[in-house]
Amino acid sequence: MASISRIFRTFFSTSVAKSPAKSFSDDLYKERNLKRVVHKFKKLSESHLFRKHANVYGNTVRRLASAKKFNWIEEILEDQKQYDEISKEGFAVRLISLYGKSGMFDHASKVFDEMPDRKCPQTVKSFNALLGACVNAKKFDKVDGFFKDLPEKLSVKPDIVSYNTAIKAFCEMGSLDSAGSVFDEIEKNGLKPDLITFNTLLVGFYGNRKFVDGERFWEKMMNASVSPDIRSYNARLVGLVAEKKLTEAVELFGELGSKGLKPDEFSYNAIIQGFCNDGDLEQAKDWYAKLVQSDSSPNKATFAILIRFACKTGDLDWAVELFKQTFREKCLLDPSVMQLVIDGLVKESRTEEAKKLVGIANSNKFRCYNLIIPAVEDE
DNA sequence: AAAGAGTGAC
Repeated sequence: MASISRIFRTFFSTSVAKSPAKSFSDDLYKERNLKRVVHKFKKLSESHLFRKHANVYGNTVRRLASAKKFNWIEEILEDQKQYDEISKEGFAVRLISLYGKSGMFDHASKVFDEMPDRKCPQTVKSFNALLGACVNAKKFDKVDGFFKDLPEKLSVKPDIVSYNTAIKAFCEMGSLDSAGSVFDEIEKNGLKPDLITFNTLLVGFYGNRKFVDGERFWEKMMNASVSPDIRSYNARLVGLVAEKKLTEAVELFGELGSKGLKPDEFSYNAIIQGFCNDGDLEQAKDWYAKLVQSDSSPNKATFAILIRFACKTGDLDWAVELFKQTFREKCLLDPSVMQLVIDGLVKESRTEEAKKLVGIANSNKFRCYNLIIPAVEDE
């Protein structure tokens, strides 16, 4: 009797205690019905062990957000406010951040505003979480005001994360000069720009046809002894390609290895984009083949660029190949890009092939493409 | 337990 209960206890405690995160999440992730996910999440939240698993929160909220079930996100996150942890800054930060990523800025802002009522300290972490929520929820114009008013009001000193977030907001707004001014404020306030500071600025400038400014910040990065990583180089590749300096871009790509960096799919995409801009089908195909053989895999941007280009140049056989490949790679594209292939086939009277592709696209369970066979026009 | 940098359009 005693031994049986001991065996039972041992079995039970090891199976549960070994990986509580996994057992919690298994149950939740296997559930297909989102309404029941919400119910289970709230039930699980009663356990303080569950409430420690930030990643389960993130995954569940992301799932609900992609299904546009914002009322259910509200339901599970507001439900969290009944627990003691809401008085800990880390927990409030988590809610602010989750609301921000879901695009629910007002909810994020409310959690922040309620913190003092809950005797919850507001440090630079929650200040940054609020700024981050502005960026993620695309309320870029609010960042400037918060940055000017809140530090004094809360007596917090912005740190490098605060500055980086403000820079990101200005870049997203297209206010690149303001982003540059924020950069100048960093050193004036006794802080040092870091890799993220520079990468944010490089993407902002190089990516928005401001090549000269991009180069200016590249120099500043060197002078600050911040070593560029693959993201920095990718931003520069994009800049070179936009400047139609494709030869230089290819050259730079070739130098990556000697700098101890490995090109990733973003590096390849930059070069592929360059050759597509040039209308060079052979090179575009060649670089796609190189990407496939590399340690990286084509992503949705690769396919979007190449399918458009293949349809435009009339290489429908390749377009069909790429179309099929998106499913093997589980890449979900904008339906309008997929439709280009169908339209192209129909125009060439390859209707049977078009129907087959529509069948493939509309029967996959990851995304409803709703592609259609267009009526044939007489011209 | 806790904040920050990744894409696409002639």
